[in-house]
Amino acid sequence: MRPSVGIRDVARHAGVSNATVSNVLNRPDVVAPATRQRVLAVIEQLGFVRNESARQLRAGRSRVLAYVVLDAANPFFTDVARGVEDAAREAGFALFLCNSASDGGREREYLELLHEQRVEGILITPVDAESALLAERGTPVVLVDREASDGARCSVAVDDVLGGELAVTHLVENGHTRIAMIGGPLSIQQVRDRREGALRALTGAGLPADALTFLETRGLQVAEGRGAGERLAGLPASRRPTAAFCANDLLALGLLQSMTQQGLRVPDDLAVVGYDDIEFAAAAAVPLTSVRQPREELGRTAARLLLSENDADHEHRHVKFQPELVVRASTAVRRTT
Amino acid sequence: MRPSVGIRDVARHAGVSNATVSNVLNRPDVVAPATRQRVLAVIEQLGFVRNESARQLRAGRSRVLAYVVLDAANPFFTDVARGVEDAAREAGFALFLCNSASDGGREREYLELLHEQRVEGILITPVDAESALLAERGTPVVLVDREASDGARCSVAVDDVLGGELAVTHLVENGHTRIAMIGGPLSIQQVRDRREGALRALTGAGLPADALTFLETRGLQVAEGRGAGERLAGLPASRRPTAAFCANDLLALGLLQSMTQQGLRVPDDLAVVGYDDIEFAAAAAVPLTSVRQPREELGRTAARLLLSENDADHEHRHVKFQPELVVRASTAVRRTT
DNA sequence: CCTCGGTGTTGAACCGTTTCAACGTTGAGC
DNA sequence: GCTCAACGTTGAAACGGTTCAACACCGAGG
Repeated sequence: MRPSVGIRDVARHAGVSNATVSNVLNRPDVVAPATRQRVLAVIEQLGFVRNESARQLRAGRSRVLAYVVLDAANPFFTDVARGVEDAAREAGFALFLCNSASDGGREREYLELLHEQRVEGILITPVDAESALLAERGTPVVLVDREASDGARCSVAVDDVLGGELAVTHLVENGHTRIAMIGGPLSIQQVRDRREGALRALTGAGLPADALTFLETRGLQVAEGRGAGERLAGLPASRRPTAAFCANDLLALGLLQSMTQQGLRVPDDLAVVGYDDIEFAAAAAVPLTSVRQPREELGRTAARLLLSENDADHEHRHVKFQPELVVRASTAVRRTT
Repeated sequence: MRPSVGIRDVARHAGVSNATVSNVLNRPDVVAPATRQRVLAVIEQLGFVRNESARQLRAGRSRVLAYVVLDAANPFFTDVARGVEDAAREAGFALFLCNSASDGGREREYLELLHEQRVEGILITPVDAESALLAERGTPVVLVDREASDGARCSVAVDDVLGGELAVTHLVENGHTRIAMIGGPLSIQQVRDRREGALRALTGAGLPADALTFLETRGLQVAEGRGAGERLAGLPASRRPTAAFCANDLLALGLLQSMTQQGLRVPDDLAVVGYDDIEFAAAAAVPLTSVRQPREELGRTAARLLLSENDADHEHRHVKFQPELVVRASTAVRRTT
């Protein structure tokens, strides 16, 4: 079988021309039923598998979209990906997932490969701002969970400033005045935006900006959250923040774990707010208050935008969704005064 | 830019032949430095992007592997995928992730597409046994976390029977004699194997086989675990199992959640053992006892096996790893006698 | 009987690369 | 000065499909 069977072999065995075989594959209605059956039988018998490279080379179009995801291990992104895939399938496209794992180099390599593959379109949650500015290379690109700074492409995002504001406003209303924000690196737009929202909440409530201590992490994974937890627990209780706002749920879960390990109680010793409201947030040791984003809708919208990119009258749009606070036990009020 | 620039355009602008441009791209060392520089400059200037379809069509080889994953939302698989990707990158390959989402139809579509794309190799955790028997289509396939029934391809798996045995033996040693196993559908080989191990543990301990109640679920997601929890909680305490062995951690987490909601305590009212030991298991409401599998190594090994598939002396192998029990609070001993 | 429209089929060009035998040039060795 | 190997470059033939104008055939209508 290795000397792979091509369309010509099928044609010969079925006693028709290449063109007819191609028609059977692509426009079955145009070929006489009897011929069609015969060709299909031969295809089956010979185990013919169409060569997509050749097809795409000539036909010019591809049948796949790709989503270059920031961290495949973060359930937030797999939920977004599900939305993307739903919309893609609906339109007859397959989805390839690529994991940049927060690594700019990998991201570049994947983008390069995808451009070379001439996929129909690329969705990407970029590692940082610079990479988002990648030059136009002929394949449409839509930013997911990031806002495009220029008008050169579509983007679908959630209002992260508002999200940060919701989270910290909630903490302030619960009486906290020493709050830590945990997240990083600051090269990530979201982290900056959420911090900005946090600060806005403080000033809105008449608190000084230094009521917020920013603990920068090297990434947004569970392990980094644990690390931050150790740093917090190391502080004398008098100076320790009474609440923490984490830039995502993974950090919050890590933080939670390390709190328990160090013998500190949530929410009594430290109230915790996460971000994303992933499924595991509700199942955590202490169910997590979190800022919910419309994950699947984010993905669906992005995919639809991407697919509309070839319309004659396409205009680049920047969609922005609203986040929503989901309150759970991790921020239950401290004192019933 | 849409009238895409090809290798000929580059050649013309640089005053060389197509062949030389191709050489610059593929064998830079063979072309004179001056020429190389000039060509590279033109490539940059014209924004040329190599057409991978054409390249692959002619060259015959691809630079990508694909992993068709059973459930991208299950952290277990994303961890395996990380291992796959590490090994793939090491060998100079990119990895495309495809999510079958436990749907046989999707799985088939992806496989078809990947075969047509002529990727270098396919890794797959198949939906069920039948689909695992897919005919040889020219592209090497390795089964991940499944054992190949025939000798027609490589597979990398973990001893699920042993895993089930470890889990239930642990429960029996803790004094449980009414145990539920939660998992499904039974068309999934793993679920069957883990149940078999569970039964073996019982008989090994001299308990009757009906000490194990099997609760079949429709899938292995958190929501199914919650559902099973409601079924359990509905039973009168006298007949309710005192321990549950879940076919994976997602189910266990769902179960945990619903226990808390229904006012039952873990492990006092119900001890819980999960499977996979995903990162979230340790961060759960009650840290989860779980059966750990070497996730990343599973992926790495599978990828290496796949890449060795083209070696002249390749023989199909079936690698099997050993699982390991990780004990945590969810199975703390019930009574200190 | 001739014309005409419709239906099915086909030959050949084409997509954009890679590959390889063959070519011209150059410089070293004798 | 001649030979020869090494080097850099190139023309043209693939690769395996799709596409389209053109063709053969047939039955209906005038």
